[in-house]
Amino acid sequence: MPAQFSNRRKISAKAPPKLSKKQSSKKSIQLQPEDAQIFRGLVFYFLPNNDIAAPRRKRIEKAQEYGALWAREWSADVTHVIVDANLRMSDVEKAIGSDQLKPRHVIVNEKYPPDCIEYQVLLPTHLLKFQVFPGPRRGPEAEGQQPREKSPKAPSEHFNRSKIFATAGAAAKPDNEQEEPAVVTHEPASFAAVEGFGPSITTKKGENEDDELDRIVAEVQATADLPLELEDDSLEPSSSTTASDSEDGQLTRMQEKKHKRSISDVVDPQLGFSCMRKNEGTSKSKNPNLRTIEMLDKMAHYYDRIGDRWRTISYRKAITALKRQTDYIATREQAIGIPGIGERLASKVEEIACTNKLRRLESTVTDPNDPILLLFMGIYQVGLPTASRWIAQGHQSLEDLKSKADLTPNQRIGLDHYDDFLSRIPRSEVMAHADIVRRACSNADAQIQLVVGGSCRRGSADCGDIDLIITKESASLEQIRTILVDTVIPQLFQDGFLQVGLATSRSRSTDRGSKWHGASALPGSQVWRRIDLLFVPWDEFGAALIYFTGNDIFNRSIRLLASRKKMRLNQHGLYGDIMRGEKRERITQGRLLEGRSEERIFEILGLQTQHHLPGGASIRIMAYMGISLESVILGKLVAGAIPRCIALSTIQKRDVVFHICEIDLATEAATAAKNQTTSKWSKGTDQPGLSPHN
DNA sequence: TACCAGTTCAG
DNA sequence: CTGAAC
DNA sequence: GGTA
Ligand SMILES: O=c1ccn([C@H]2C[C@H](O)[C@@H](COP(=O)(O)OP(=O)(O)OP(=O)(O)O)O2)c(=O)[nH]1
Ligand SMILES: [Mg+2]
Repeated sequence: MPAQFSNRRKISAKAPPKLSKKQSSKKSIQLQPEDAQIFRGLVFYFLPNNDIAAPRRKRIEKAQEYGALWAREWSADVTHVIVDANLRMSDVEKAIGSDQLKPRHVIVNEKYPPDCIEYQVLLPTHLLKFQVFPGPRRGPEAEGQQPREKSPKAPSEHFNRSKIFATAGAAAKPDNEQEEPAVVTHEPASFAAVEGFGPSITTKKGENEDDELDRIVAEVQATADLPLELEDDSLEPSSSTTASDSEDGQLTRMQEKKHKRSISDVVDPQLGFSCMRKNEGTSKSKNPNLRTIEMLDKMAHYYDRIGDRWRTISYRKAITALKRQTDYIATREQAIGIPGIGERLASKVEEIACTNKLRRLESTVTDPNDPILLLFMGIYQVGLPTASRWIAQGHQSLEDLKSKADLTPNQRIGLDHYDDFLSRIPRSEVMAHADIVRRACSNADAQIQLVVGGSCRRGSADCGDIDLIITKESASLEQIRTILVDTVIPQLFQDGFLQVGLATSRSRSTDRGSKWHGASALPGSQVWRRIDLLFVPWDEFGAALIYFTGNDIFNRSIRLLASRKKMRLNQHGLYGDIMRGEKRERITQGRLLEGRSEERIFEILGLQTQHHLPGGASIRIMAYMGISLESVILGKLVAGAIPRCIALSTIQKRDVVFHICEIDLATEAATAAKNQTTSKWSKGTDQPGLSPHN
């Protein structure tokens, strides 16, 4: 029955002759101009291959208009299989036959044709958005097949309970290669620090929880591939070259930092701190698995490039795990024993060890455009899809983009300030920007409080942008936003400080909006800096601090922890009674448990925030802030005035260095009560001492 | 086979 | 809704 | 991709 009205499409003469049979036309298709026929020469086989359903019929007609031939029956001429969204690879195999599917066949979902038409170009077929997923219904053959690089969602992974935690002694040893003996460079203490406190310290809560978060964080961290140390904060001028090398454009996604100073984390053995992450191959240390790591890293990069998020994460995690190995991993068995490395990766590890190459990597098209892709993705507001599209359209340089590509207003700004936005901002400059904004806020409303967030708050010596949290006691979001949007921001523009607004919530009709992103420049400077303002109602201050202090890895970790406890954590607060149904859907929105107090949120999540050290000292670890968990709020241990919002100090004990990042939360506030920091924190019940800090 | 954070803003 | 960003 |  479909037959009747199925054929509509007339094939133009120029099309490959073979396939023509199928079409007779009934309601001929209006072909687009020749040069618009991006599908010319291609033969599409739809699945289901009929035009009964109106939407599909529409897609088929459209594809034909753009030059595609519709194969009404499976034939050797088919080049593309266009699969309905609700079908999976198993259905494809069933319908066509695994033996008929060849590697040359491109199997994509229904979004492919319309997208290509929209962009007037044949898009890369491997993009994740076009992939046909292996269905939930996978038969025994499941794995085997893999027509193209289909990678769908996939199964998942879990924590790495690896040996992230090593004792101080252990940590100390491998770590020696850290040259610069004298300078104890900063080293991020890491998550483990927290765990370390456990043993010899009195903690308020059970340690299981912390341990759990540690594990989660460790996992996520690995996952994001941080070279293991996120930022090395430190104010020290040490010999390192600091930021100078930092920009190689790219980033934004997970990327490697070039210098990985290793980690040595440290802890005072006497105190029983164990520390974690041993370092791994630092720049100089020759890791026995270097070759393997390199290859896997290329694979990771490849998957990253095609947008396969989870697979990329898994590769990075495996790489991180491998870096921690002190022995050469040459066999599958050996590799599979490492958390984060499963059967498939283990096989790859073995293949690399034996043959010194990886076939899968070679089959992977090493796109010559890769450097360009990275270049484009370095533009603010340009991600993988956009960069790929531009390359597909033939653009090869930033100049091409400037003159020929169609850019959104923000992309053009990003392009015009390519270097500005990619360069790191010295901490002192971040503070200078913050001071200007703070002053403007004060002029508008003396009660407004401004806290520097982001990497600056975590103590980094240089930052990617300026993150500012703006709130006011007892104020609502509306009140705060009004002051900023109506008064402060206009004034800052007038002062010549703000240069442009990039995301200002102007699109959402009325007055919603909780953030303001733009660019600013110091007086006399030509360099534009990205500046992000977060408007926070007083009741959400604590949650906002956690969120905006980050880092991102830490946030994902703690949020994951919350969800495991049937809670939900976001920038507004911690919610309970969350019910989740099938795949991500939240059945209950939950009820607010806490939003104002940062410490209360940690507490509710079961994370200890205070630790008593022998000798009466007290230390407060905001779990996990800072360099991902490494930030610490110090009580008595560190005397002296704590700078505005953050203070860093490095305490050296014996042969280990304990890098401490003090985040002054309450302290800032409690300017007065500062002397009793310890007791202050211990209360646990108090409100966060937010401070006027000014 | 499900999960791998949760949200805001532009278009 | 997608893309990009935080 | 790994994990459960
Ligand atoms: O995917 C993300 C990205 C960021 N954030 C939070 C944590 C982060 O610390 C804060 C500010 O974001 P930004 O992108 O500025 O990161 P940063 O930590 O400040 O680092 P950088 O020095 O690159 O600015 O927003 C998230 O929760 N998720
Ligand atoms: Mg930042």
